[in-house]
Amino acid sequence: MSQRKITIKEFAGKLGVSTATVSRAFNTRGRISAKTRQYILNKATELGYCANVHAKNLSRQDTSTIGFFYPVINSEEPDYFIDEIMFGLNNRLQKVAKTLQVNPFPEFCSEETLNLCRQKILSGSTGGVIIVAGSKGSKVLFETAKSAAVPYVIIGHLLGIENNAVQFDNEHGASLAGNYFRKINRSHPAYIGGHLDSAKKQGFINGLKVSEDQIFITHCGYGFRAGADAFQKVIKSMPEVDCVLCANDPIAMGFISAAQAHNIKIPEDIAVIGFDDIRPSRFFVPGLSSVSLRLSMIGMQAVEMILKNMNGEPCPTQHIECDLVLRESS
Amino acid sequence: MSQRKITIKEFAGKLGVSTATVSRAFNTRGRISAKTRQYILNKATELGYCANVHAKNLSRQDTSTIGFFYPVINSEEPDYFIDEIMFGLNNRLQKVAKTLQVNPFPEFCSEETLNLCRQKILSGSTGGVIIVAGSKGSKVLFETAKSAAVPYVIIGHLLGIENNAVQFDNEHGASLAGNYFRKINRSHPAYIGGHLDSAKKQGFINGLKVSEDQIFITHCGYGFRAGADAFQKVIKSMPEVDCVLCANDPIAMGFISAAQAHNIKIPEDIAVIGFDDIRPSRFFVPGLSSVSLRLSMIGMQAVEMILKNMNGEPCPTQHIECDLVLRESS
DNA sequence: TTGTAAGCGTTATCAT
DNA sequence: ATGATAACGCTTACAA
Repeated sequence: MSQRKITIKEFAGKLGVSTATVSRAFNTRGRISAKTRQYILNKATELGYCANVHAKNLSRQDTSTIGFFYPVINSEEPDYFIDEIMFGLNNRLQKVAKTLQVNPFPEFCSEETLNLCRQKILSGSTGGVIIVAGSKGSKVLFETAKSAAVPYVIIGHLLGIENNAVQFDNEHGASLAGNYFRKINRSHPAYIGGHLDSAKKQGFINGLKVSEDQIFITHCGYGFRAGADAFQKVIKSMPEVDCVLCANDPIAMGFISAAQAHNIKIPEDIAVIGFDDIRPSRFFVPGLSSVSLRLSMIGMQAVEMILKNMNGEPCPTQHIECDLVLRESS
Repeated sequence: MSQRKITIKEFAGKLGVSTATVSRAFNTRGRISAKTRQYILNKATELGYCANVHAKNLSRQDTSTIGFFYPVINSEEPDYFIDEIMFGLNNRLQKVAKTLQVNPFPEFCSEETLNLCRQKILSGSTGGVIIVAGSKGSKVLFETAKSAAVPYVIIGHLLGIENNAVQFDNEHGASLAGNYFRKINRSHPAYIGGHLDSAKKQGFINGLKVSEDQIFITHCGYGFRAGADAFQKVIKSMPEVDCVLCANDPIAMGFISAAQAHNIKIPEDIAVIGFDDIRPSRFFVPGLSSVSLRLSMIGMQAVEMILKNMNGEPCPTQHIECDLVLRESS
């Protein structure tokens, strides 16, 4: 492994001071004269001394890394939902000099994989964890964090959680979309879900003010390809379809892509609305209408909460407003 | 902070064995009877014992986390180039039970921010680092890693690096695009760069077989918006433009989006080619032609190399082939 | 203000 | 196969 670095003992020895003094120079805590501190700091950069982080963490019983756990729902391509959240996470984290440890786990993962994640939570490698809801694993990790008293924040909905979450109202967002379709007199709706996420479907139905059997529903997984495939299904089962809500933006893009290849006009023939409003949506052609979740803000909120939580302050659940961003696709 | 967990000492005490035995049960290394190991493992899950990672790392002088350092070149939105690489990184890393620590740093960042990154490298928090080239900071971090003998791998080109890198030939990729435009008889080319990346520009010129003054060149930063803005510039300065190469895909998408809003037909009026071939490109409408870099494969390669490197094996630089993926936009 | 020394929770080297 | 015990490199009472 890497060449052994200079330790505090060796470093202190060279300077003719004690290790305690060196430590004080680097930590605001202890008292130390400005002069010696400056001297030590200078020498440190000169000799390349840098405290070993493991020793430090062990001694302090603390760490400045935050764990980020999320289910991987599409093994083909990056998850833009997650990436947008992570973008917010990193932005905020940098300002407080904390660093992110990322821990993806397959949506349907083995007990073993999950255990690895649990270890990471239990082993003290992180001072707090941020967990994205949406799979069985998320629940398990939430429970480990909770029972081990590791500070945690959940992004999304999880059964039996009341505090420490930042949530968004998918049902409401979807109802906005249904509402809109109803107002522009579209009457042959389809819903393309990723998995069984009843909230979006239900919201859509509510907004549409139709009964469930008047709407074509299919669940096809997430991602561009899923959206393209879903188009085939929809057009076959319900050729008269004139509006569709997709469970996320990549699905919508894939759908539109396939539809246009079939000479179907968007939005004239079919109006489509996506979900999440990831960045590319506004530059898609046609501009993709989408239920905006302000994902990077969610990430920043999550950091805000975990910091509080690590600080022992109470963390009531935050509810993020979501709204419908209308662009050309609808 | 989190409620103190059970330590090896306490745990061993309860079982009536020594700490050494407990340690052996969890580590393949030492000899131990299958029976006691099983007993200890069972009791561990029962009592919730889990080794403290800091103590472990300190004792072992080792860690299983890999640092990932990259410059943030667009503060508005996630960087899909990076995300795609990270996707590959995570995929490969999971199979070897290593975890990723992500460390974004602003492209033009303060000495202070950079120092924080250097600390992370020097403090032993990572067993190896993967650094994305592309900014001054990258160079600095590369040098710290090298001089501290921390295993490293560079993604991209860095002055004075010979080994330990996974590189892609931007110049060649761009020349492919130029080549193609020449073959389809486009004669009013524009190049939209992010920053001054002379390789792509030069390659484009070479492929086009024109001199630099016959091509409109603008550098506008990365991202969708930059691409849309660049369109305005290009169309104003060179209304006869009929083909353009963009330094990355989001720029190209933004460009196309703006162009179509101006009733310009893609590819009839202007053929456009992007760079990187991120996932969304193939579902963009029109399908975006792009110089493919196989980013997630690059990520996987980088992991492969860092593992070797950490293992003391030599790591000759890998060159990733790039090729032109033609879709509807050109 | 500075030094001494006792932890922090493991692993690993000796013995046994 | 198992048990003592000395590291690992730092922080932090406590003493000086």
